[in-house]
Amino acid sequence: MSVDKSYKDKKVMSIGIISELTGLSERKIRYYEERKLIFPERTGKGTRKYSFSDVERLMEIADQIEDGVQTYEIKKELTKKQQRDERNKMIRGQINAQFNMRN
Amino acid sequence: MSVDKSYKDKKVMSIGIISELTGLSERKIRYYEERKLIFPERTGKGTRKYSFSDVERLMEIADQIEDGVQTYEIKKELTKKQQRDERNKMIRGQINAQFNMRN
DNA sequence: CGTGTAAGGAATTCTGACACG
DNA sequence: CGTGTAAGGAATTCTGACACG
Repeated sequence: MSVDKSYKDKKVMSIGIISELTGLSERKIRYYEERKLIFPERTGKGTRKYSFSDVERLMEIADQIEDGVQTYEIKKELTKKQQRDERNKMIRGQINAQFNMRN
Repeated sequence: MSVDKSYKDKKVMSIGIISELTGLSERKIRYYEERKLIFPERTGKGTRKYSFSDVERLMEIADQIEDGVQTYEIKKELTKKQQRDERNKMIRGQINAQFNMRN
């Protein structure tokens, strides 16, 4: 049931390419992670790995920063979004439970 | 008219992740390039960049090698395929030319 | 032929810190 | 607060070569 992740979400790029792809400095990229706006994975020895989704996410963040939005605000929005997703996930779980009981 | 390239064909991964993703040693990956079976791009200072398509291509190559096919044979097949593609491209070009003349 | 490995150098990435406004 | 930069170390990648079967 939806497992793939496919290419878009695979964390495979190092910070250098991400910097190139987004036009953001590595400093900025690392800082947005520090502020919990983005979540790269790490290789065994600690180098960051990003996905194409992360690239898109970074562009959004950059746009907001440019509009004067503070990282704190961006983070708040993100948290809200995650809570919505969390609720939806629970509801879906319950619907599935109902459905399975019928069989 | 078909420009995107999207994620699958973007050359963004370094050889380390490619090795991880394919299970092939870096030595093998570089060797297959030497034999002209795969074509990574290069960054300004020379490090190789691969796409997800390259990952798939490498898996195919690995399968053939495992079946005892020599790189020379694999290369021959690739060349044939490229010539077919080339012919098709030309034919399509001529059809378009015809079409445009009518307007 | 296909692949491993040691070698030396160059480029990359990481963290913590100081700086500025 | 958001970002630049110099600092030192660790990990990555590159090439050309020798080795083996």
